[in-house]
Amino acid sequence: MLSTRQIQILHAIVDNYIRHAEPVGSRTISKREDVGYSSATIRNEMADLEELGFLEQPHTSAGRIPSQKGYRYYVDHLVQPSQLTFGDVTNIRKLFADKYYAFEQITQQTAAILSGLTNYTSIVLGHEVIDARLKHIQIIPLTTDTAVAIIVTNSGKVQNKTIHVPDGVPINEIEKLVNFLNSKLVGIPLHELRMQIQRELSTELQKLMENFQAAIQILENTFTQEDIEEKVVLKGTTNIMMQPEFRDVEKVKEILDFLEKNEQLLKHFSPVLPGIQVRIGTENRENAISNCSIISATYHVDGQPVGTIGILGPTRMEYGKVISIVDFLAKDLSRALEKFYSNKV
Amino acid sequence: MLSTRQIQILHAIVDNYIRHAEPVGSRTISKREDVGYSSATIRNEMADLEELGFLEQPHTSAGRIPSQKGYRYYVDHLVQPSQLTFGDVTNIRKLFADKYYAFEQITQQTAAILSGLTNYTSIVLGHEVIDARLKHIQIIPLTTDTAVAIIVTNSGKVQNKTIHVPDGVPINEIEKLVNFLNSKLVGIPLHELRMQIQRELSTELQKLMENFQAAIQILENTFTQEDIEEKVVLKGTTNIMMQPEFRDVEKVKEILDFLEKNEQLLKHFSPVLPGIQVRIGTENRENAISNCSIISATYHVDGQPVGTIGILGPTRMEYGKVISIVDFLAKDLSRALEKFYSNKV
DNA sequence: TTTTAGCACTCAACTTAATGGAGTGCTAAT
DNA sequence: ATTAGCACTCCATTAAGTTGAGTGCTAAAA
Repeated sequence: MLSTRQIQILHAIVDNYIRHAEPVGSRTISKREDVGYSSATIRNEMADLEELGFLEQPHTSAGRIPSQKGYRYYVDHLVQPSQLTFGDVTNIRKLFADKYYAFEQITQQTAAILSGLTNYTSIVLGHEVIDARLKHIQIIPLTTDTAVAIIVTNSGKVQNKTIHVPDGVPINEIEKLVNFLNSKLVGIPLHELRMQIQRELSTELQKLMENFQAAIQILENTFTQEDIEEKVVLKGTTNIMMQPEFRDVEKVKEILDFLEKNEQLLKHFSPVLPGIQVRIGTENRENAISNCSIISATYHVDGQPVGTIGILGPTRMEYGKVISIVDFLAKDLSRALEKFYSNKV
Repeated sequence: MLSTRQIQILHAIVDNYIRHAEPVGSRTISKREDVGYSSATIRNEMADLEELGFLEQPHTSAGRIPSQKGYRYYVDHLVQPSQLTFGDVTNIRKLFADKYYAFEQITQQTAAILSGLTNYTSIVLGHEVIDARLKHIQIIPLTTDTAVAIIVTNSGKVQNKTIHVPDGVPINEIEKLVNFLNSKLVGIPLHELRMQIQRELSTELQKLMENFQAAIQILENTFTQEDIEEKVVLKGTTNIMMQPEFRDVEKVKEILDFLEKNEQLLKHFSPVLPGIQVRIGTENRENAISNCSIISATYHVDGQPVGTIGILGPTRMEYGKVISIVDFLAKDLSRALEKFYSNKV
């Protein structure tokens, strides 16, 4: 479709704009060593590229900037992942060397180093629960009508919730319930817990317990979906303000507000696709970040995707650098978790 | 010290500046119904007030704005807490009506309504552990060398940590340890746990267990102070951007960066003083928020302060309104928690 | 002695005009 | 097919002028 020369020029323009954040003129391109054409020739090609939708002009007498389509072409065909520096690699390796972190510390640290290396906003979504299985369940009475339910998974995650105990359920009934649950439910994937309880256990439970209805209600309250939902870790949210195109408080506020209600973020990452994902501008289907790009990758344990790490930055992002960092970090994080969860020393 | 008229004028200037965010001129004051003096008289008084340090002048031909000292005088002597609207009160009451929230939900909700009502940034510091006592402790082995330690307090808070089990400690030793701990430590205030273990239990433990040294190490790891530290909830962090004096991205970034590393916040609230605290500008001893004020109050359970709620906004803050909201909310939150934790229905 | 009218002065903010320069599109020559 | 050349456009910057809100000071009035 595009001629070799057009590709070369598009490449040069995008690179230059990413670097300097200013519209690129024909003379700038012409002066580059690797381009042997006069500015007039470049101008003609630029006009064509604009007509094809790869470039835009802020105003008539300005240079060109890449359009969203231009960035997309750049990401799909032109960008080459940059080599991480030796320093970066050792920093990351050092981070994952210690195997005694709690899981939450790992996500925090990962987010921190991710935003530190890129100077953009980092996003780390914790464990998807796809493969987490029940290790232990415990219900601890607090008062006559409240209790804490605690669920421990095989990956060491602990979730807890304060629940209401209906009137007239004595403590020994609760103990019975817990013992029963532990004997029957250990090893079940978390997301099947609720169904399992409803489908298979209710008849058995009914035999076992006197006030069956109340017990079921406790369980229902305990395993509502929202509690199984994962945490979002953000670091470097203010980094976007260092970008010249975000000198405007209004634009920044929109983005930060979007990040603050982070349930929204989850849905943007919900289709867990393999490999590096790059979503540019309006591809994010979210007005607040229509001038931003998101680069993300999933991390794995046992070949199963268990979470996502990603970067939010301006569409004028250093794609090459960020892609390699996200890729590298996702893989190293997977390796670290693999070790973290393995039974071996 | 100040004459009645000076006080009246200072009051008028601060009120006006808080409302309109613009330097206040002598004519503006003179035109107010409740002031019967000409602009020239006001001017003379304003010059005196400036000399005394209560007012400042951005430049020679501008009106006056309150200095930090001016705000301090205003807060100490002039401001009158404004009445909450009926709507605000019902909103708050509705929020606390439901008694089955988990504690973390309550803090989240409180922060949300606090920033919603004020349009500033809200800060809610969770439970201080002063009066939290151990209700239950549990150590659940995950693999051969890791386990999850779970601590439940009498207030229903659950803390957990993945810990490393030293080589050669068999499972039944751990079970022994847990049983022993539960029998000995329940009812101890959390912040004394560590000391208690070191001081009184070690001899008994030694008798009980074979590899005593390893067990102690597990406990040491489990009860490090940082894990007992409290969570910080922030809402409406971007609200500061709606203030005209914070149109500048640089200033905003400084503040948000300060908020992002929220360990710092804790230390600003550490002296738990009774009543409403107002810290203006540099009184916060923190460069990043030297143009901000913090209004805070502690909330209580059983007369014990257990946490803090507060508001961060510009020094040009609606003190009257915010003080009443913070005060009201702290008291209502205390009441709600009292109910939440009480044994009665 | 206190208050105020009056006036000269200051200074930021806004308006307008002029200038420079980076960049374009088009055409004609190579 | 390429490029030199030129007229044109439009933003950015600077300079100068204008406005107006507000001050400080002084002298007159209360």
